[in-house]
Amino acid sequence: MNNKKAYYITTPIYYVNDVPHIGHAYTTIAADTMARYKRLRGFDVLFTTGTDEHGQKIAKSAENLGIEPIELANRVVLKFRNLWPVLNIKEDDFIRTTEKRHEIVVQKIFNRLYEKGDIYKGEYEGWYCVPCETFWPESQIEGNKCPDCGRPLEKYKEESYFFRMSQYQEKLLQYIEQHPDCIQPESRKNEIVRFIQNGLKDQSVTRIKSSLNWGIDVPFDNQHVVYVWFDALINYLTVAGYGTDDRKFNFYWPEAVHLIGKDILRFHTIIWFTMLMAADIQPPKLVFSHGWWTIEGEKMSKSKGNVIDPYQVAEEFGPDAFRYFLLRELSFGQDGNFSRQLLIQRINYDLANDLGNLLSRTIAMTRIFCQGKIPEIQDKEEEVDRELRTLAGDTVDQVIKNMDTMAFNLALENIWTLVRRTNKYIDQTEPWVLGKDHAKTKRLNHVINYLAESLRIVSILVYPFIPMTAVKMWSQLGIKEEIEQMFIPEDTRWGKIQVGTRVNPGENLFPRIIEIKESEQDKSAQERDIIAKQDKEKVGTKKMDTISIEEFKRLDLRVGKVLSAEDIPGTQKLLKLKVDFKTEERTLVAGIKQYYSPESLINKNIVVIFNLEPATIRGIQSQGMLLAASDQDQVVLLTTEKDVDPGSKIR
RNA sequence: GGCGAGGUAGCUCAAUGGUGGAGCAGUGGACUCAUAAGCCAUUGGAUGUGGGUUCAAAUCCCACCCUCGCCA
Repeated sequence: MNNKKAYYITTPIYYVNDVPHIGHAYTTIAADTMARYKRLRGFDVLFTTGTDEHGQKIAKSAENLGIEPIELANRVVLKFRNLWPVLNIKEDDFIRTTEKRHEIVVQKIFNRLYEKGDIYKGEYEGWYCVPCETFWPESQIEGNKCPDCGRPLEKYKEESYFFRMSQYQEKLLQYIEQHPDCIQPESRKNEIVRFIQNGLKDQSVTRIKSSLNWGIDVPFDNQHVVYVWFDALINYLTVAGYGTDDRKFNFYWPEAVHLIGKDILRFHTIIWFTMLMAADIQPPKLVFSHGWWTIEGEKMSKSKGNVIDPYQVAEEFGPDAFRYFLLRELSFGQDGNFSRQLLIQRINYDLANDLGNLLSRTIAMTRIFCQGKIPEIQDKEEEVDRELRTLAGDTVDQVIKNMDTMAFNLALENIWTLVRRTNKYIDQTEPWVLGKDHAKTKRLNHVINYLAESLRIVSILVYPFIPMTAVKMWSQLGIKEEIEQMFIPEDTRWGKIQVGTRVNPGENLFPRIIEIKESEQDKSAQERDIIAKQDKEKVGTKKMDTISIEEFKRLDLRVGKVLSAEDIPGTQKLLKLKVDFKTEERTLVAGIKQYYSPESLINKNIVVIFNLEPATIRGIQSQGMLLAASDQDQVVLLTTEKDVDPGSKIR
């Protein structure tokens, strides 16, 4: 390989009976963030995810659809696979349990345990719901009733191979005791330990083909297929190169970290650890179980219809905002609540106000006061400068400390302390005052340099969390290097910004999100009535309605240049205009025929409501409305006082 | 029923036995580089209830109430 240290991180492989939801997105975003972070720390990272495609539910769903199970899997797998790029997730490998490479490894492990005597043939007793055609394990049923339909269950017996898990009870307890950090969070580990102490039973690991044939064949008995967990868990070995690439496997496997949801912790510790022990493979270094998301305070469920579609969130708010929210909102391991309001608050306060605006004002001041170039430092550091520089150093230390324990939220908090401190630094140093006094140019240069430097460091630190944004920041700062080639802490040391490079003013990183009804929804109908009544009493009925700045900002007003104008025959007032907005050309219908001739309008700048709902007038779609002032006698077009570029925004 | 975690500002959460903090929300202010953003100041608390240990308890102990998790 190389002389880098290894890091191997996995998500569970997702069952293709379901489409991706927020839970899948969360685990995978967390894993991606960790992978990116470890790369910045100089690790050689293997980050894998994939899909679990065998088993009864898939077979049944496929049957209901009248297709082969593999066809169903092929369909659903795309919904996962295609989601990851949308969320800025870049896995190194994507494994499907239906791949040949996986089948080989599963059979190899199965053989190995069988030869060792850890797998034996026996008889499985369980329960069967005839109407549902479903087998239920003892652990899932209560009082002989089908968990699905509630009808009585029938007892059934079936030949099955068993894994001698009971033999490993003491060995497993001992292992966990000797590796106290291998299961986190701690409270989850304690639950697992208690569970093991209560006794382990041998585990059925195959199904007879007459009841289920959608699975990997037992290598020496073609009447049986390997059952769910035995199959699925082994994916972590397959992708790491077990049995096919020993160098790769020996390099990555000792550093394996499994990120999982709390619902599958037992499988990932008890069954998985003992399976590995039986196969003489070291258990993974860490299994980290994270919490679940509620949706607007309620448990997520299909029947409630409150399932969050990650594609939709990414589409509406952007992948980085989604990533930031999920990782910032709660401590990894605890449950959290996803709500639209909270998401918007995070976007507005943290991403737009603090970070986006900081970059925006820094770039603007570099442009205005320093000819758009990162200035040189020419004078001594003052106390405020030292504070900022010191905090940046401390922030890097804190982020490292917190990321190493998967405390994503704390790491983000650390970074935002620096972001806020940098905003404060601007107010303390007042560059706009320095800019008015030529004697203070050196000081001004120092301040602008420090601002850019702080943002450079922030960019690297936020990169694992919001990679696309970090790249944008990097580009606006005019930095030429590739951000993913940076190292923490080497490149986050103060003073590495290159002097003289030109900044590239760009779009706002995160536009503020304004939802008009937001504040209204908080108030009950009754409260609203009272407020409305009070408003009326206060100002009487003649009151002119006021709107908030937010409401005004919903208007997208732009300057357009009239390219052509023509009469719409048979109308008294209407002209049809073609207007240039730089990004596009639009057709407008305007009621100004009585006051302006078509020729007189050409090349005029006009003011247009750009985001007005289009309306069809006389069969012509009008995409916007031009503004004009009117008194009793005339209608006068609004235009610009000087010529400006078409498409310029008006605020 | 057993075991465990927790209950702190309006909300989300911090606080080695030593003057209870942060973010958001609220209120007031100065400023203009910036996305009406940012900055400064400030209101707000029987730390679930009752008892105990201690010079001193959010923190340790006991009981009770409530919430959540794992198990049965």
